[in-house]
Amino acid sequence: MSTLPVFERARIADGGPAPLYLKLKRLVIDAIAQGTLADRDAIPGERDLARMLGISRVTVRKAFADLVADGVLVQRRGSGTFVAPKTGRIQLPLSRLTSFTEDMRLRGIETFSDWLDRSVALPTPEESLVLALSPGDKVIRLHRLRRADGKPLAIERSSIPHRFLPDPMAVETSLYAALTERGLKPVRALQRLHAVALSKGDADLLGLPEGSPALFTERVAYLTDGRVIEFTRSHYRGDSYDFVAELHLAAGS
Amino acid sequence: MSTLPVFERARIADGGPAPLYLKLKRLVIDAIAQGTLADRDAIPGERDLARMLGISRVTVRKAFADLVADGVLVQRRGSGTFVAPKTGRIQLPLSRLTSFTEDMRLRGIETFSDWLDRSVALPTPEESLVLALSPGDKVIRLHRLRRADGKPLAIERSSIPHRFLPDPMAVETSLYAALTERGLKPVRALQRLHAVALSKGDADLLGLPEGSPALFTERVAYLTDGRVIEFTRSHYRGDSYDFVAELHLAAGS
DNA sequence: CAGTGGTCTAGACCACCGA
DNA sequence: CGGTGGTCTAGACCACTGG
Repeated sequence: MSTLPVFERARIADGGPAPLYLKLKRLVIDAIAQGTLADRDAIPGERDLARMLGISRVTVRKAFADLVADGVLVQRRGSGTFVAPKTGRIQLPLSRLTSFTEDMRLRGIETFSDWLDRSVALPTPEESLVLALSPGDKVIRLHRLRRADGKPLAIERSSIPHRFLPDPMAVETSLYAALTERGLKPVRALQRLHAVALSKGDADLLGLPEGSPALFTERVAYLTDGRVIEFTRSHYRGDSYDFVAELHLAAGS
Repeated sequence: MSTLPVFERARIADGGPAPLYLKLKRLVIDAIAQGTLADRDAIPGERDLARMLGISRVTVRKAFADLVADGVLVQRRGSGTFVAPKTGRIQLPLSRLTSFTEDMRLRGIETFSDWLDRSVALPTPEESLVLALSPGDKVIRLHRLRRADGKPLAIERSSIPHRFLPDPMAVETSLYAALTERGLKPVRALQRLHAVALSKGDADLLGLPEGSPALFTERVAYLTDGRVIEFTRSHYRGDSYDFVAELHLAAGS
């Protein structure tokens, strides 16, 4: 077994207080991102790694279990642990769902936004709950009508805790760009989606008859520390928008 | 702490050779399916449970970790472990490739199928294209009405190359089970979904008015060697289904 | 405050794989 | 055969939640 500077004791001992298995996960992900570890590369055995890093094997296994669940590593009993081969497309962390902007840009379609609301407001009970607001906290509302080729495609209603983004007018086109400038990058999100019939008001905005089918999505985005940064509800025209997802076989069960 | 016959030592000691944490998972899932455990019910503490079952706390935690990942349980630090509340809609994971039947069972929902079509047929041009069929190849059609609690939930139309599954009658309840028996396990799939208004025929099958909103999905599943094994189009009732996705943002961008 | 889940340790035995 | 991952144990300390 070689020294493998990637997995030196120091790389995990310092760096502030954080669970060891999370530090190890980050170590592996960064090494892959930087090319130090390539596709199908072998990772040292769990016992070796534990010894090298000065932690217990159980902790190594916990980190590896997460990384396998995320599709970053693959494990073969009796053989070893390896960097998962890429399936053709970029998929650094994993399971990505294409977003409005990305998807449209991919198709070479230029998109525009009309602001329906861009204000500071008192939160609704739902916003308070989802954004984990304290009493008295305010929210920023960013409601937009998304258009492409002059045709309305979607209504997007985002709420952000006021303390994260004091001025709603700071958001010009991309909410995520505005957040990133402030060092508030969402790293994880949960999205729920289902089909609904459009209300009269939303149907008018999208230029459709009342009751037309639409894809309704609710997304909650989180920062690295687990705080909720964004709550967005969107209505996509059923006839104009496709969501695409890549599914992987569940590893554990 | 009460005795809770659900979690008696005997329930996990016998029952053949299998990992203890898998036995415990099954125990919890079955209890929810049978109504012994209901929504939001508290599960005994990890230490209590370990003592009651005569296993270690780490093993209990491993089982619980899986169940939390599957959305069956929720855990709150300092508070306890609880049966995940049902959200009114059935939640389907968008990033994991799962069997409908198994996924519903995991949530304690018993499902039934009415066959609409189960035959060998000549492929449509679309089927030929998607399944990469050679001229003369036939397909198996498996069209089903999915029901739960007597209520129609979804229409599912699967096409499988005839050479993979000679006899359509071999599929009793789970298509994936039938495929797996033949060593044909899908490992990856691409799924497209959008909102549609139901046609008269489909609306009738689902017991809804014509034009009701539904989630339409098209899924193409692949074997490890990249061959297409399955092409499935489904219509899910808009009022009964949530698709849930966990999104990760690329580290670089 | 007592009880909870979250993390971590240092062992152990097993089934499997490849040389 | 030795090395691998897969499972399991019996402890321990921490941060958090609730009454």
